Amino acid sequence: MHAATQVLERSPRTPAQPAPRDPLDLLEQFGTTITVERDRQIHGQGDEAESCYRVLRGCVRVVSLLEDGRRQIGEFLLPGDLLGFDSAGTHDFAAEAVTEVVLRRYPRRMVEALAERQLGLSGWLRGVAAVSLRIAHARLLMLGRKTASERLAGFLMEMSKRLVRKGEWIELPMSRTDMADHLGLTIETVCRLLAHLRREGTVDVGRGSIRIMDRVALQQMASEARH
Amino acid sequence: MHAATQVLERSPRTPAQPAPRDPLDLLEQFGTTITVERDRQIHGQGDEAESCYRVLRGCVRVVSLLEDGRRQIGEFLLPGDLLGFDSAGTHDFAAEAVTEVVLRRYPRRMVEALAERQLGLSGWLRGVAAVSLRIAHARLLMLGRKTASERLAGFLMEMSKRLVRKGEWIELPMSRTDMADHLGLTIETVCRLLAHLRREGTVDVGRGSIRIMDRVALQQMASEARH
DNA sequence: CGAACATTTGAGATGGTTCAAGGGTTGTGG
DNA sequence: CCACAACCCTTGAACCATCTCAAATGTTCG
Repeated sequence: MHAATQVLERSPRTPAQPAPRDPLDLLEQFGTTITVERDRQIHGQGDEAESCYRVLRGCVRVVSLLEDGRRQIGEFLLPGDLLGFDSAGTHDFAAEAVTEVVLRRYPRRMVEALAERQLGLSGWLRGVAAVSLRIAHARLLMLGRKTASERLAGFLMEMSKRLVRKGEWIELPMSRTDMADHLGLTIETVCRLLAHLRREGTVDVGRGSIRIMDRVALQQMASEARH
Repeated sequence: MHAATQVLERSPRTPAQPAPRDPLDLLEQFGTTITVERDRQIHGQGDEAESCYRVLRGCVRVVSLLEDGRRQIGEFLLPGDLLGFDSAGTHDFAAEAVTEVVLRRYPRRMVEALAERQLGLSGWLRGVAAVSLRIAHARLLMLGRKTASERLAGFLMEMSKRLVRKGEWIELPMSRTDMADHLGLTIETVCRLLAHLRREGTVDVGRGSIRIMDRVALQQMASEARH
């Protein structure tokens, strides 16, 4: 039994499943492309699930809210990521555009209808859900048991893998507040930790972007056995 | 857009899905019944997913581990709950028996094979995964944004719904350590909060079981808008 | 009975929050 | 093009919810 590795593979590649993207191609003819402005809602918490989406450009945040305004961002979705394919009848969280976002939208009715006929699609959808679940469990471990610096370091490592880089600089699309609400911290803590990382020479922090200077140190910080 | 409700429905009832239990009956002929002793492992983290299970009796914990021993219990499974139906090729967490457990085991190979033929089963499996995902998101909100007393109160409310009650007493099958590792707290904090609830007259705490004296107060504590 | 282990309680330490203030950046209207 | 407002980000200082360390009590079981 080895310990939890932070390998958050997004592409649903289950041994039993057929070629990953084929099923989406099936749906493609029913898709429409839409653009959502920055900070606009894509769907609300509790909304009837009428559409599924694939992110083409930009960044989406998946948000749960408490009555008093406390907020948890379960996921950031980036180009290639899927939204709503794994939900039941209603969305149990909201989805909002972090940046201006371009989405491919598929009617849920159509997804369901096709899934009931096409052998491959239903299995592929299961794979999608399984991947989401795996990621969610990694987040549970982070929120339940990791320290603030482990969370931030892990987040930066993850983003450096998922985001397209412009040279060495990684453009983080989300605000400090978003990062904090994703990591279960306050904005001040995120700022201070970033400042600390910069002083240590581990990362370089610029306007809305960072550059990882010492990947080894950052990786170590992300999974340190009690600092 | 209403705020997150803590409705953690377990039974996978998606509008589009057929009768809930039919698909499992299909599998029933391939199932075997096994017993796992208290604290024995059902499967390890990273293990090849060879079987799926349904809990018949007892309580199972789903565990993620960090190298240094920090532990997160993602879920407690009770009779009727399913395990492993929503995983990909490998389990990304371990499953262990909290009490002596009786399980119905289904070979994964068979589940996959049937899912590729039977229309209903695959959709049902998607529903199972969707429910797990909904629950996981509620947990993310809890771990990321709720206070210790909100977590404990919410946990007790949940258990009072899920566990079969003997009169007014609810028999909690798990240890304080397990509760702590589920709620992202320390065992001492859990103890102190329970003691506090007892002093307040909100719950009665007995040997391995509790009795909710003031359900309204507990519910309020579970979802309080800043104490 | 005694050992091992789980739970409870206390006292002190601290990681992260809260409150507060200052600096930067962006957009807008004059 | 400047001035101003709004907003984000950063930093400081004090606070406190929860953790850590420690010890007492209770429970289980050979």
